[in-house]
Amino acid sequence: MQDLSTVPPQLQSIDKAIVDAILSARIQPGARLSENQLAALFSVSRTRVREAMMRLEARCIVTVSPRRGWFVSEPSAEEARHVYGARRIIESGLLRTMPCLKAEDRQALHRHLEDERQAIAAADRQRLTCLMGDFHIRLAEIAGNPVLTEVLRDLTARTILISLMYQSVVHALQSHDGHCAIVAALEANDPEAAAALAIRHLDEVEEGLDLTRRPDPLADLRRSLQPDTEAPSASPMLKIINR
Amino acid sequence: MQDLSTVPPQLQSIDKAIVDAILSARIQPGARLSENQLAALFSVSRTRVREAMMRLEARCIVTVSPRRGWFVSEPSAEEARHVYGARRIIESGLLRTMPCLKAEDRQALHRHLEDERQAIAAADRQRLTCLMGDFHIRLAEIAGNPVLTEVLRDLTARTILISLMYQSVVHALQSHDGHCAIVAALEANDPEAAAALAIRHLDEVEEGLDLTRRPDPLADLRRSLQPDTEAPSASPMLKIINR
DNA sequence: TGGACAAATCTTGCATACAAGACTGGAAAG
DNA sequence: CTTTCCAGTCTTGTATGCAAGATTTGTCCA
Repeated sequence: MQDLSTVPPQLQSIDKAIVDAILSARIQPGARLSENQLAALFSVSRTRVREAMMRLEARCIVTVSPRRGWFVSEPSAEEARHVYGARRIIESGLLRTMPCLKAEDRQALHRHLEDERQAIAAADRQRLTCLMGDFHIRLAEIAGNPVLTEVLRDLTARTILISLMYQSVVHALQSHDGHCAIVAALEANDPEAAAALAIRHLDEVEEGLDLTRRPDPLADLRRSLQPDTEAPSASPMLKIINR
Repeated sequence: MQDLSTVPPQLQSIDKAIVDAILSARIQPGARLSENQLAALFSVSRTRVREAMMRLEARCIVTVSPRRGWFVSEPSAEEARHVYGARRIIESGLLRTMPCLKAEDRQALHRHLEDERQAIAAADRQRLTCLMGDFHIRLAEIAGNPVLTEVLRDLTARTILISLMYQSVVHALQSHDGHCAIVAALEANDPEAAAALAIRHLDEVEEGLDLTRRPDPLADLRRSLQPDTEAPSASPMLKIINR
């Protein structure tokens, strides 16, 4: 099991902890989610863990292999395409019908873009992953439709899993530029352009995937055995900022 | 508890049985879903019933009132607006990007429209409700994105609950005409028109709602005490076919 | 007659126990 | 040395038991 131990105390719901761990890429697709370990970690019985798993399963975030265990979903290449297709439709539709940006929304978006810049500068990979997904959720929130926001939240989680599976390097600057362009279009009060930019942005991200890549069943082991080039003090983010 | 006893034997999963009951309007919003009764009905323990409830709760189809019980969701007026808003975005987006209709798809759609006509003629209300929702799910299936299909399936279930709460009469013919128009536009290979028609269709349905209506807490009792004007041999469908 | 209180009964919340399939490791046989 | 098999151990699947809050109903008192 991966790094779930950094979650706040057991006040957090189990669902949220797991989704958060995915949204910030602290947990990999295919990671095992042992009922016993989660139960111990949250100081509850397996019953509640299972209930959380059932909810997450309904959201396509975890899957169960009968009598073998629960695992963080590993979206197939086909599923990946469908997720991006769904996001294109939903996000472009949201932006197209987006009302005029309120002052506070504009402020919040700018603050978010600034956060992205800082995370890129600080080479804080987890935070960056989190922010990159959160941007789209924020847009949905501003659009003011909680139903679609909820849908997008799940799709974002799945997107992150997809990225982790099929994307060798994160083109953070490219994504950041895309976000900036969308915000600019919104501020120019041109929702049609914003929608088009969102589609292009998602296209770019999808094109950055290598959907022919077979998932590596040894990935876990490989990671564990490698001397930690992932140390935070090193400069692994050079790759990430690479565009 | 309402009419869930007509479900096929316990081979059916509990989730599916409940969703089916909603999709065909055999069960009302706000209906109580007793764990014990469901457990007895499906000859399983409460554990499995609870797991099904957890999954359905994640899909916003049932809600739990702590230590009071599980109930079929009663979407608020605000939620209703958001659901229709979400459907407008998703369905119009789907139609706009819909590929050219294959022969078998065209055939299937025509068969569906014919089914609608028959259900209207036979005044089969349950079947009609089912078909009306199913039309949109079929479109999504033809569009070929299972992710969005799944989302729409849940939204359709919620739409039916909304209709049952806020719609006094079902304008079946109007809806049927809308469906026909959408199919015609698709056959004319005009996805843009199909998308526009879908938006208008959903607008019409939403406008047919009375979102100011307060839910009647005595509805159940009222229904039970009234001498059955709802008898199948009577002609209640005259109201339904009313446009 | 009306209202307040309390016991009885219902509901879910949660933990636990046990069953059964899947995996692992080692021993035995070829 | 390789392969096969089997026991041990781990996993989830499911049922059950008990606790605690919510509701109902009956009773008593004013």
